[in-house]
Amino acid sequence: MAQRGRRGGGPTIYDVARAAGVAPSTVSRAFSRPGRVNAATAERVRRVADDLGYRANPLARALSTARSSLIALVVSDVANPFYSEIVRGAQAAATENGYTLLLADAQESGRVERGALERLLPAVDGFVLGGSRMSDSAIRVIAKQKPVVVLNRVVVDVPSVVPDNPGGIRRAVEHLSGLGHHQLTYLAGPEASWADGMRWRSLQDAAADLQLRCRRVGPATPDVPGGVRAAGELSGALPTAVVAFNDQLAIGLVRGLSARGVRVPRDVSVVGFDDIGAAALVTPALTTVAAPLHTEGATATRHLLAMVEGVQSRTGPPLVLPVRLVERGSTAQRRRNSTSPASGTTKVSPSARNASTSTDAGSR
Amino acid sequence: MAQRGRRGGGPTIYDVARAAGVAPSTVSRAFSRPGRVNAATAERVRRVADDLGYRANPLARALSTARSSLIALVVSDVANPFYSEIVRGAQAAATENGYTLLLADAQESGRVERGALERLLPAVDGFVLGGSRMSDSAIRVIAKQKPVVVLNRVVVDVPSVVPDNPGGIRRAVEHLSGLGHHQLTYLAGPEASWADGMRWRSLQDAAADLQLRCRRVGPATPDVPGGVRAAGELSGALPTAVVAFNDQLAIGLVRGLSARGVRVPRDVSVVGFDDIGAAALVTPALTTVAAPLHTEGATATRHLLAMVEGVQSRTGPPLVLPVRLVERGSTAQRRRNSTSPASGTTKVSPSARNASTSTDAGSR
DNA sequence: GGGCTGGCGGCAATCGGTTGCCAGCAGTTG
DNA sequence: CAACTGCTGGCAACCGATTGCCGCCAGCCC
Repeated sequence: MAQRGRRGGGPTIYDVARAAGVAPSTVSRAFSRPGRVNAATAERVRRVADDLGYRANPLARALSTARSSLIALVVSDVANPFYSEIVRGAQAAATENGYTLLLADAQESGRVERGALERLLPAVDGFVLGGSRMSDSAIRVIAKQKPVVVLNRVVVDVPSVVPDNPGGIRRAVEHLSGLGHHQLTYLAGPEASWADGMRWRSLQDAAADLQLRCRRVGPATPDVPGGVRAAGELSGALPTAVVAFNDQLAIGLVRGLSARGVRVPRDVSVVGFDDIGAAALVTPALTTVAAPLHTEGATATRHLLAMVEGVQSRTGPPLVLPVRLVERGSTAQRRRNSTSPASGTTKVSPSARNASTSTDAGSR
Repeated sequence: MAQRGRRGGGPTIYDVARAAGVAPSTVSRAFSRPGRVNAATAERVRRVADDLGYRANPLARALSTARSSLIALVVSDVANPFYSEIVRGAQAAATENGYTLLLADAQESGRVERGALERLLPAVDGFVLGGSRMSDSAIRVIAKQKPVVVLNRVVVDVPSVVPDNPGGIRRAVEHLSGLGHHQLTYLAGPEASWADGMRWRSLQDAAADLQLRCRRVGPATPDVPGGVRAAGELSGALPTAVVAFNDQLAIGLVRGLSARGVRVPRDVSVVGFDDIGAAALVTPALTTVAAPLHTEGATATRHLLAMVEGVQSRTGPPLVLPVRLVERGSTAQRRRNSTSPASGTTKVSPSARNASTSTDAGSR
């Protein structure tokens, strides 16, 4: 267990230099400036270094170059499966470029997040903020000091990467409309969430275009229990189709509904968002808008690295990543709602408006 | 976007020293050796530092103290939900002690893991190895250079933290035995897994004690698809009760079985291990041995920090953490197997047993 | 042969803290 | 009053790399 050497580390460039009979600067250059030293010398140095098991101390290097080759990915909750693939993507992009990814957990708290950021600030080359709980201005403060890319959110003047929320929602709405639903309920996530606002607005737009009506319930905490609770809220006036802010909420909703004897998708169709791993595992498997989680993480990271390496920091428009709808078992053809007698009403009764659109809906 | 100052960082102790009219060493001591400087001076320094927004550069500190206050948690796959709670626990224990947790992904490869370890070695104060894919001796090599704690595995001469595998398995076996099952099938995980060997051995022991017979199938890759495939393997000679190496495998098995028309728990009872979040979400909800994932992460981390701070590195026996059985919907009273005519072959005539306990089943 | 050029290696400063050692000073004691 | 002690603050040497600048030497040209 004895740590080798007086201090923590192994041999230094000084040890290598002595053993190779050269100056420390030569050793340094043999590694960092390949062409700068004579090939033969470099080779000898490298061999000696190898023998000694020399490994450059990244801390020392960071101190003099002001580059640590460390970047931090800050997520609102490490245990949230939503981040799993994002982390993987970021990890991959980081290592592929010779950087080490440091993962920090904000524990769903802006305060904690801020603390972590401050602590990390001098030690990393930049940040990817996934689902930040901080205010736009707080984010900009950080972005003034180190390169920052935000994920799943748009902050003015800070580069961001987001999934195509409007497109995804539209796809979901079209799908439900195609199944004969003409009223949609949106189960909202946290009010503070940028994505939630975006999705609700997109849902309204898409619904309007397709002449569907929509309402909104919530907000709910965006996890499974939150969805279960929401089932209670809904059971008063049962909708035929629900689009949930995210998959956890959708999964919880399905469970809550089932517990109340409501069958999914027979009585209610449910669509989630994100396509986390569990979405395919639950019963019925969840129809959901698949966000390219892995790609999001990788893209944001590559973007960050470009900022870290290039000096320029052009802040273009947000990078929007395409999504697709994954149709699984939680959505189905609308049946007349058990609560309403629902004889051949669709066209005529509630309003002329309904009538005019049901043909639309039917045609696709 | 302009990074303040010539270099990445903000003000240094030198700036603070000048502004406060003291020497840099005094500034340093005002922070790190509270009693060492006059209280009034310290206060003044601290105020000036505050005004300037001074923040100690952890890299510089690390360089001279050979302590980075960074510890790494290396997991075999960041996206594996098994690690979610472990990471959280570790994160909590680390921050609570003023350390920063760095999470590294081994991508299921001993080679990648080794690479990450080597790269991190000079930069961190120690490692927690969760589910290492490396050999015992490779781990010992690392442990010679920096403090290491291994999780879910026992390596001679290296401190380790493990769940009570034998206890958990015994609890599961007793549960199944109590439900009338008298033959158990163990669905094995990776052969290289220490935990897998442990669990299989424990199963044999427990089965022997309770006079049950047991067999083993697999190995399977310990994920959901692996479990689905295993269902095919099993369907030839359908068992009445299966204990899977972990929850993912169990979940996959249930899905695979269902796809083949086998009903769980009516035809086959399935027990998992770990109690990952998804275990409660699937249908039927999974009966499983709940490992104290959060506590494991926290305990291992605290253990590591003790090693980092205290000089001594006594390697006691592995730390074993208690587990408990969570009974959910995937296990039930044994019924006569549909493949066997099942007249009164076994001890009591299954029907009689069924009758006696079906009240039990009904009650939950 | 003198002067120039280019290649190569070394010196020493620097990054931002930490810390051993010393010096000044006040207060105490004999 | 001299000597001693304890409290404070400063000086300067690190930690382990990187890098600007300089000097040496060989080769080349005129």
